[in-house]
Amino acid sequence: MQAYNFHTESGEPMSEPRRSFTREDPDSRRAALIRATLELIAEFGPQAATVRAIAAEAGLTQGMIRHYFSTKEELVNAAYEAHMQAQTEASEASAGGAGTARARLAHFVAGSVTPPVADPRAVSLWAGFIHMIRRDPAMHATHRESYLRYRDLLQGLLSDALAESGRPVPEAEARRLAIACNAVIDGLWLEGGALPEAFGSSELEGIARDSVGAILGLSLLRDEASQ
Amino acid sequence: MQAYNFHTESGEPMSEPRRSFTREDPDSRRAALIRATLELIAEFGPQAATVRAIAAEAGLTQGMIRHYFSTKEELVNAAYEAHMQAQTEASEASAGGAGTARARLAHFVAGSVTPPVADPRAVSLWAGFIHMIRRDPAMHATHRESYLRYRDLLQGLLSDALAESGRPVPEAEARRLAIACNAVIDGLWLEGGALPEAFGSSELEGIARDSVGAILGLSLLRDEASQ
DNA sequence: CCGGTAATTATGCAAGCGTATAATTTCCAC
DNA sequence: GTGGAAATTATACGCTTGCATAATTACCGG
Repeated sequence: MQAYNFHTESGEPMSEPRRSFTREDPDSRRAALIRATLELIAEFGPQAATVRAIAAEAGLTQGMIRHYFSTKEELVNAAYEAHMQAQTEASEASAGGAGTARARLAHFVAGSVTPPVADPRAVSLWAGFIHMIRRDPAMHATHRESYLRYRDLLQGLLSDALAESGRPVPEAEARRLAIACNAVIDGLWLEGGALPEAFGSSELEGIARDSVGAILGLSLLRDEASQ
Repeated sequence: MQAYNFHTESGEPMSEPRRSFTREDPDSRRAALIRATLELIAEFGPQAATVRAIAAEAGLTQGMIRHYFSTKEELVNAAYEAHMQAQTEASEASAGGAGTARARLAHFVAGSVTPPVADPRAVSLWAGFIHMIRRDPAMHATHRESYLRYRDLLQGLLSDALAESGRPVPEAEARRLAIACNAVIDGLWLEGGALPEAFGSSELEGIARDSVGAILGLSLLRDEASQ
């Protein structure tokens, strides 16, 4: 390291100009720090997300972390919140297409077990936050809210799809089905992320479609999923 | 801390006897260190598993880690291997009962989504190892082997259960079904561990039974699972 | 164009980290 | 009993960590 510590040939330290900088708006600085934090946690784990590493990854100096966040923990919390919000928005966009409820469900399921949602980085990132989620009440609440929102989305989709095919289900049953379908999706997401080389490229997508279909008693067709 | 640093009333350090000890056999010492390592990673994450914390949790001094393992990393690897081996043995014991294949399958599935297999500690422990699994080839190999062994066990059980009910399936199809059932189980394991308060006490067990049943086209009865 | 203010960089600090080594204690062979 | 080897404790070292503060630079309003 020490990319900015120049020395003379004799080894003596040489006075060296400070790195130049430009002032940027606070939001983009915060975003850069959050992005760097998520990148490091996903790729190398929470241990690697030190203030110095985060600053380097963001192309800044470590003082910026304390300038924009009162503590490193606060930055990590902000990063978690930003990540969960992005995920939720992506899910809702993925569920919001046109077509029959069955087609929207198929599309939603397929999107949840293929990149970029399902990939080793995403699983690693999730795992990196688990311990903090268990201990920090605020992070636990964010996690809970995000999970339930995703599951409710799924429950709405499958309720509509079942009603559409003439087999409406009461809400309690829809809840159970949503938990089950969510489990299939999460399980495939997990396995694809933790052991990607063990599966063919679109194998998990097909298995997800068939399994959710079997649980619901619907057939989710391939071409419906990919539209 | 400093439980063994006595001082006089005036605050001066007082020469103090070393803590007494007994010599124990190397295996039990190694086991104690491994147990302490797993406990800390599960409960507080890898960051909390420092040599000092591990030694304290094991009731030893930190020199023992270097005495029984050449490095802390080696201890962590040994702990991971020991954990995975224990899990594999538990799975195989759970699958090895008597009765029809369908009953054994039901029992196996139920055991995988209820404590002690499914609980927040287990999920945390798994999450704590993920990043090392991704980067350390030896740990990756252990993970892969353990996962495939579990899945093969499940595949054997469901193959037998299907054959038993007059609907044998080719191996390629059995593999797909095993991946799917494994996903349901893992997903419920994950959700139950990450958000335990969101589910009723035996709710996940029932959902697992019904979902695996739906995927396989078998009905797995409650009393079959609990025998 | 220039002075002031806030953003940014650079440096310092105490605490904790993993590892190395010295000092002490246990316990078995004889 | 009593050495003596090995297990165990205690301490020290260099490095990294998160956080604090001092020094510098960019940019805006006049």
